[in-house]
Amino acid sequence: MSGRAVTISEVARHAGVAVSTVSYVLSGKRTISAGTRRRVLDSINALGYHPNAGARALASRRSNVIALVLPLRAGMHVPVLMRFASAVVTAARRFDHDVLLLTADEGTAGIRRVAASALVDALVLMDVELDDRRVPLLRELAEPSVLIGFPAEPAGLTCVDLDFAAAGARCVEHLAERGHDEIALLGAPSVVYERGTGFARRTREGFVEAVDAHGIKGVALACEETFDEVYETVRDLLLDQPGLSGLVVHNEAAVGHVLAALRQLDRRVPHDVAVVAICPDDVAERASPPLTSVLIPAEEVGREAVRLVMDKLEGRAVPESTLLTPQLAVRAST
Amino acid sequence: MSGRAVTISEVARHAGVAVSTVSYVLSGKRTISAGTRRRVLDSINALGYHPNAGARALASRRSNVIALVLPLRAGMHVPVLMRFASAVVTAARRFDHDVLLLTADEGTAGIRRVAASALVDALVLMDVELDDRRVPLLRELAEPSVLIGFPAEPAGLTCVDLDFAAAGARCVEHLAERGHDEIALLGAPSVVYERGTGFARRTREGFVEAVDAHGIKGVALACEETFDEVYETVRDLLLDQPGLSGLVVHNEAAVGHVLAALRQLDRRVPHDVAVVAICPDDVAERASPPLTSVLIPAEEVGREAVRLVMDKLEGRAVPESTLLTPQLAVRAST
DNA sequence: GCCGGTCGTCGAAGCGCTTCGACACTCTCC
DNA sequence: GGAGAGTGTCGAAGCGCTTCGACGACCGGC
Repeated sequence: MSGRAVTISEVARHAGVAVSTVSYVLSGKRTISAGTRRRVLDSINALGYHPNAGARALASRRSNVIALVLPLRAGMHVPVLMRFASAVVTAARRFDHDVLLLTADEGTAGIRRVAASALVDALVLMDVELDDRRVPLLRELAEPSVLIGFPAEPAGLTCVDLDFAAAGARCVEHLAERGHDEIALLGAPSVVYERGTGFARRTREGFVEAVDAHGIKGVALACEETFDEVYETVRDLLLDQPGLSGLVVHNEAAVGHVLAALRQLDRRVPHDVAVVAICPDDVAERASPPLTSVLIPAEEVGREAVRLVMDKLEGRAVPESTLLTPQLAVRAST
Repeated sequence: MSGRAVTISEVARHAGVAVSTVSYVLSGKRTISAGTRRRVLDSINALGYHPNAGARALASRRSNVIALVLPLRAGMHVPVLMRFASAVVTAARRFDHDVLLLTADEGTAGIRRVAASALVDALVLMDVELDDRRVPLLRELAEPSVLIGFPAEPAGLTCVDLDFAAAGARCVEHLAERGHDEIALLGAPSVVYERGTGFARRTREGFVEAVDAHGIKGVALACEETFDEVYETVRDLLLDQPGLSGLVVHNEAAVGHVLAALRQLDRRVPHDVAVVAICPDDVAERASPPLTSVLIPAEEVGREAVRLVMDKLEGRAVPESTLLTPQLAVRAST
């Protein structure tokens, strides 16, 4: 493995064929006889040949690398991001692509740089905000891109995400079915609503519409993430609405605190208050009691994003919007 | 930005110089007169030139990309990993390098592939285990690498991590100073100790040694991560040792549950039981009460790993082992 | 028995960059 | 004023791969 790497011409010499023949065996872009193919593949194995990525990129104008751009704000749901990232890498490998990781602190310059230098063939952006400054840049780029999340003006882009409105509605529906007619949504911290993060707003809209549709009472509140603030919010809520019997929590960092607060306020889950969460499965399972939840399908979203970006690379048409249907897992909290 | 990209020869023509001159302006490897340099830089700006990454990698035998390899096991400390990753990317950019993200599910094949194809110049591995199957491969690779974490046999490698033994000891010292003489460590889930994860063991060793050194009583326990299991562990612990007045928690997922359990058992923090955590700062600050903690310096570790790998790339000698000194932040829980 | 058409392979021309050796200058310093 | 030592710039040779056009060899059809 040390010393100079094996090149395609060494493989060609070893197999007794032309360099181009080796290339065609590898790419399959021209027919090669079975015997020749065998000999070439044997030589490749014998010599331990790996095509040089730079040379390949230069000649074929394809780097076989896609960029994965981290969100602008660190604040959010970090474990979920990691699962997105991991899912994107795994999915990309299935298309024989690697993944270059870009952070937001380089701003749009990083995106411009990797695109202009042909370091990447395409881009996937995580956790897009409603008013995302990276979006205008994507529109002028020649390289295809896919967004995870929805900006305010998604026309002409390709976006994929969990259908958070449906998720909010699904939670309401579940509580309504269980007979609860006075419920509340504890959502993201208020700063998240203010800066216009799509998924937080969409969950709230889905919640509000579903509450109306079912003719039940429901309020939507922001929810901070320290225990003390969560405790106060929950206490005040129960004080104001003694009849409240159902809670939807869409805040991964606060969900444990909500349960602790209820415990401390002597409300039993699900007997006094039923709780549905929108959060990753492991958080829901680790809680006490385990929570009925709509899971965040990070793997599926990542996979879908890669599939879409590969379709675009191949010149195939793709839908502008892909919304994944939420799945509710019923556990002990409702 | 669409259409064919600007090449170095177009820049050369525009500036009225040779291609090689443009290259030398960019690399600084030969002296160029101020006037020529100005003209070339102006042309670069005017045309919006970005060097083609593939061509550059091919000619210079440097891709200016490093690989960041995710841990074998998911599950663990995910938010911390994300901060490592982000820190590594940011640090790498300062050395004009990009970061390729590799997951473990490709196994060692992924590492071999990106190294052999010259896609990356060097590797950084996150969260290395005591018996890590990637380590033998690194030894035979020509490309330099740095590990975050320590395998069982680190000789000949370059490893960097927080000094977890010192962190464990620091927590003990802090509690001893506060007059506590009967304390306990709640560590990682037992499966983590069993599979030989270095940082969990090292914290425990530091704890045990410091307890002996200070002549106080201290037990080290594994700690699972569901609320109910944590609750039982804490309850039994307090039952067995009525004199226990200090707790060190080295388990990010369980730390919230520990506090909730203490609350439920009517033990006040810090009045009845003092708590020190080893966890990221945001978790410590979000708890109630905010926790005295040794923070996991993800940014610093990531930065250091990149610095080391760049030193190795430049052929400079580096220490085999780099241990970062833990910092204790005193908050309301002790 | 000759023509047109596949099929399988080859050689060569780039892809856009770095780097080496060469060369024309301009300064010293005797 | 000429040798010697820098400077600053150029041209050309690759780096290892893909891809295009060409070309024998072989086929079937008349």
